[in-house]
Amino acid sequence: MHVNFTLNGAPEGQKMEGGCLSPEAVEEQRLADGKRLSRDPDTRSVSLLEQKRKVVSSSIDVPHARRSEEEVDMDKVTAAMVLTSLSTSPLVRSPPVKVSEALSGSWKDNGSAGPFTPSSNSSSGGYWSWSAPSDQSNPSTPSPPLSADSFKPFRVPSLGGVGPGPAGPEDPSLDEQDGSSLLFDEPIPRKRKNSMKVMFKCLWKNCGKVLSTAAGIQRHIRTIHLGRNCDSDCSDGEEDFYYTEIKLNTDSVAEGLSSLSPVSPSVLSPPPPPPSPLPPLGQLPDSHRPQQPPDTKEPHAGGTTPLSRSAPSALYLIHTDHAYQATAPVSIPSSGSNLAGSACTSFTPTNSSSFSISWQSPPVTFTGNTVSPSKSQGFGEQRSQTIAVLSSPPRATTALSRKVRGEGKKCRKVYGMENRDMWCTACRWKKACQRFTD
DNA sequence: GATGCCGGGGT
DNA sequence: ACCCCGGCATC
Repeated sequence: MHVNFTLNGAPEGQKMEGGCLSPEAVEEQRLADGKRLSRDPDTRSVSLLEQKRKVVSSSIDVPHARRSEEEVDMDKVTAAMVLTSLSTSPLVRSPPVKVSEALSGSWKDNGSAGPFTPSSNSSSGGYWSWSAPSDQSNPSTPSPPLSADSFKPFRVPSLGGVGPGPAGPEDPSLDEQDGSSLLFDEPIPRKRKNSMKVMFKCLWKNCGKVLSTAAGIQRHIRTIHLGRNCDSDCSDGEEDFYYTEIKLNTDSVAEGLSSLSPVSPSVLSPPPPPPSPLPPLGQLPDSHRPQQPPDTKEPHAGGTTPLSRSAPSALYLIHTDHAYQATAPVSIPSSGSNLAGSACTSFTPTNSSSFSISWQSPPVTFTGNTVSPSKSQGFGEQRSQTIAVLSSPPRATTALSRKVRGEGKKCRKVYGMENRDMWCTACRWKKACQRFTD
């Protein structure tokens, strides 16, 4: 989408707007240079290169400006997750959940408590309200993911010069990889791009402010809540305790909203039940709470009505993605032709979209079938255990749908091995015999 | 072990 | 699309 946009070369100014990034000085300088650029052929080609680079890195989710150490750490984590999940659908943005955990616990558990908590709970309350209440014009006021993506590349050319500039420390390979592919105009079929965004939510009582940068939120807290006017250098770090990080996958969010929204209520109702409105654990090591103990719930309570409901959906979607890949192919046919499987009985109630089916089915069929996988055992697929488990129920379907050995004689029996050339082709190919069908 | 056939790889 | 084969389930 915006790839084209950038490629078509929108006026420089626009792009600058999109990226409200840090090096404002550089920005200004560039603006000033802009006039020259438009005339000078050399610099022009340079700008072309830049544009390409923009496109390149915009296809990858790169956490933007980082200003604090924590943020850097977060970036690392994010990058790691992105890397690990790159091989599959980029949608996959599974939080740091260990496979074993995913296996042992039920889905619900994973969704509601345990390793998931940091991102799912705390965030759910607020991060949809990032367009919400307070807005002192902040330089780092939440900007749509697009711009976040698009402005990042800017740093590269401006900071590192033209060449294969030093990409972000955490994702050099990615950037380069994409860069080359794009520069060479290789039509590598990339999967959907990643777009993970890290936001920072103010946990202060009655304030759900969400900003896109740690610095921003820190400043917000410092000035608004702590009543300090001094710069960040005189801060004692107390602000850290009043905000939490929120990771959100804009892609899955978008999808979750668009494709799932009609069904989402039903889909979501099962998982959310974690009745205890868990307070945001945040990333803070000891989970310091703001000093308004009884009101801890308030911050998210603010945004916890309809929107926050959908927030988990994104997260679940994230976590499910593998499951989606594994189950979807099965669940779709199940609603179509191959209803032979008995396992499908659990599906019957839902005639709706295949997505909801694939999502809901696991918890249902799951418990019973996983243990008796006469089939899933045999299938011994080498996918991750999670997938194996998740997909086992559907596999049972395939197992049942597998042709029971035919009663009648087959080519092999009839003609024997020595007359193999007389077999039907299917038999020759070890496929289901076409000549002597049952 | 023989047989039937699915899933998948190679061309 | 054709061809082949590994491997599993069943006989």
